[in-house]
Amino acid sequence: MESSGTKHTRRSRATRDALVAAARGLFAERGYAGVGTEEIVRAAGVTRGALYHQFRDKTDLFDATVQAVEAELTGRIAGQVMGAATDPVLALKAGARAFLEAFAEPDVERILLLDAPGVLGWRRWREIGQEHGLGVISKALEAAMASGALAARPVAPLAHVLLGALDEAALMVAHSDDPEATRVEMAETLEHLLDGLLTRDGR
Amino acid sequence: MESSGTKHTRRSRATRDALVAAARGLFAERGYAGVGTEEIVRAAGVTRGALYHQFRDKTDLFDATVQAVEAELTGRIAGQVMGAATDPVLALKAGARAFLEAFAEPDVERILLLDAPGVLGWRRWREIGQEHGLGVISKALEAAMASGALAARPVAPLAHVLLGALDEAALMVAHSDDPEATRVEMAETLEHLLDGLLTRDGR
DNA sequence: TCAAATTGCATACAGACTGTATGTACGTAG
DNA sequence: CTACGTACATACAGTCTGTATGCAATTTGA
Repeated sequence: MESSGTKHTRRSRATRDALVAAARGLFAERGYAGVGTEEIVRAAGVTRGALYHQFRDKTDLFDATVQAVEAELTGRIAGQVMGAATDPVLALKAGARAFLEAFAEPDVERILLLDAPGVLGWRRWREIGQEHGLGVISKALEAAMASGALAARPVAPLAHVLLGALDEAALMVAHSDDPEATRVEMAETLEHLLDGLLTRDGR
Repeated sequence: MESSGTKHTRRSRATRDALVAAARGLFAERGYAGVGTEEIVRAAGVTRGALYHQFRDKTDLFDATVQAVEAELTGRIAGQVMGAATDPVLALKAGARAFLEAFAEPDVERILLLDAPGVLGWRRWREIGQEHGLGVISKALEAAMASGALAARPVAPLAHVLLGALDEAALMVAHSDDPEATRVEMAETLEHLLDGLLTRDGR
């Protein structure tokens, strides 16, 4: 099997990937506004011409970077959650813990949580999250409601609100002087929050 | 009573206020990165020289703007919350509704929720929020715990997580096609979340 | 198979924006 | 009244983004 596509498209994909990879590292380290396009292309081994051929502008490259981080992240989390998915409530809690671990990493924190909303705008930010983290939460909530463990309620607003809580918890972990202790503390807080959503006879 | 201070300090305060006011309007409309310092000083009726005399750099002006928005906001909310403050749980719920109304406004949304984390960094962002919104929530939670209505738990992590939920809810309201309906829906979702935190015999 | 068109990218350039350095008028203190 | 400090204006240098142009490699189609 050959790497799919014509020689042109293969070259294109290679440059795109190199640019996104370089951008990811630099954006994670110093933020979207803190790193110029020149430095990105140098790290990727191409020129600015290649960047502006592949992407409309700098925010378009950032958009692709956000998608890449989200995709990798969701893949990792989905694995951990599906592992313990016999009980939908346990799956929710496991998911929360997995989120907490993953989102505390520097590139996830800086790119997804701090810069993305301002650079891409909330709408686009959540649009990307919809197919990833937000989608996972929504499905988990629906499953838990279907099983009767969670009181039936509109899923979308609850999923958003919980994601907001998770994001903030991750930021606390990321900036803590003692991340390990904080992670445990935040996980307990989140479980407490989830327990409150259970139907009373369900516990 | 005369406007306090010497003539110099009075002039200084006037320019600072004019700059912050102008910045607030423009940042709210087009975001921190979307408006240059030249436009701000023109709107404020001064020159860039004045800006860089009063503030270290553009982010320093933004910092002051964030503080101004937070301060005004908290004042408004505190009033509404203290009004219904006989029952600490009712106070919490009233506070949540007040937040939801206030944070849906365009300048609060764009400045406080979208741009501030990325521009100022999470640490500074929450540092400012500590003396305002976050502080209000913490006090309300402590009161509710003291009254026995809420299970006793570490306050700080819970306050952060709830603030994250509130922020996300406000963003949903701000971007909804039908803000009124969404506000009601989000308020109910938040109350549901808060109800889950009540001690069982408390309801 | 060879010319024409397209793709991918490099280079050069124009505009905008931030922060700084320098100059000046007004207040204030001794 | 003199000497200094404060508040501000203007001019400038450096940097960064996005665009226009040119060129080489590849693909198309006749």
